[in-house]
Amino acid sequence: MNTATTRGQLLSHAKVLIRQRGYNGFSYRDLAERVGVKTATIHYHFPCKDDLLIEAIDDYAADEAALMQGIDAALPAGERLSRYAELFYGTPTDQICLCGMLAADFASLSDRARQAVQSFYRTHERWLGNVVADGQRDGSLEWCGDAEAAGRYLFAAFQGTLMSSRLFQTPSRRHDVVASMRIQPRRD
Amino acid sequence: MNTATTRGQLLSHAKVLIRQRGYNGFSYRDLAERVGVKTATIHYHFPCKDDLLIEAIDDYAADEAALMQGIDAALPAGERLSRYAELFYGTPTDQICLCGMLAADFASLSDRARQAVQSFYRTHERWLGNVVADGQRDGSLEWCGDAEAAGRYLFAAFQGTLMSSRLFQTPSRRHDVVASMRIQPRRD
DNA sequence: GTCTATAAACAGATAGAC
DNA sequence: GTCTATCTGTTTATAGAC
Repeated sequence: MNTATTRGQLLSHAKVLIRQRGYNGFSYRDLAERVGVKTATIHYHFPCKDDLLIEAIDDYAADEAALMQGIDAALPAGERLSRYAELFYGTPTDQICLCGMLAADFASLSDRARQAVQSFYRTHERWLGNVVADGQRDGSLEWCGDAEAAGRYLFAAFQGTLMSSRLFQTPSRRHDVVASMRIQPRRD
Repeated sequence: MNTATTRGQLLSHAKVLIRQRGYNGFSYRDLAERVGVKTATIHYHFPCKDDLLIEAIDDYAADEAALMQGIDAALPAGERLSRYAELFYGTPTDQICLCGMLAADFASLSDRARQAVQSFYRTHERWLGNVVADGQRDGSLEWCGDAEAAGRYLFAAFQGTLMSSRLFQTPSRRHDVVASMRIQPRRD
């Protein structure tokens, strides 16, 4: 996404607006004012609101996937989990995860948008599930039970924590997820 | 809340609409059609949308608090936690927690509504924190670390799990929170 | 590509009859 | 209490000039 172009600026601001106010909480007018164009310009680049939404999700998902895949798979699982958590810690205090917000807006979404949000969730759940499985093997994470279920559970906990950290304006709450886990120093 | 009256029906349907679509996702027209009145009737009972919202939150919070306080405090903590989880399991598959939804809609809420949502969160976080503290004492819950933080964390996990269980239309996901905890049979 | 102008539907809200 | 009628502003979206 090139933020130098009008199109890139529209996408960039749209992602922020969705993360702050949700899909039904912002209008083409809001977006146009922030970028400094007229609403007709948005319609030129994104004919309808759903087109804008789909591109925003894909864009966001690609960015987050890149950050996640940037975590060295050779590290002990406990360390990888800590680094994943750090990605959350950087979230602006007035925003939540774009796909966490859209999961709340589920009823208002097109089929395509729903699938994109589900795909985002699955990608992160699977990554976390693999980390837990590795942690069970290398002993760097203490977790009894199904690693796949742990991945789903951990991702839900991250999302819920991001939500309440914004609700109370207390970024420190974001540390609750990792703090609740017993991360062990590597045994080998 | 008396569901026999128009006012009660309005509140009842408003709570469902908020839990399905969020505060910005439904209109007076939507609500009027469901109840079978005209929009002016809603304005008679609830002059502006924020009045309706506040009453919906208070109403919901009172109902949930009653259910929560209905859990016998004499039970072992592990059992109390399981019963709390059962309250979540009964959520209709197209809805999430009203206050979980409004936490997402945070940016669109009045100060009063924000405070009501925060109060709901605090009540449930505190209750869960007390359960964890009791569980540490009676040995029915295995949890190392601060019980208060555990309360915040568990509530966030419940909320996040409710969200993803709706996103994927898989109610079984709601079991992930309790399944992840090591609930021990009472030692005494 | 971006604009002005405009459409058509919808939003929350009010006045006043019954 | 509930209605009809109406107001005022906003919404997404399109047509056509530049």
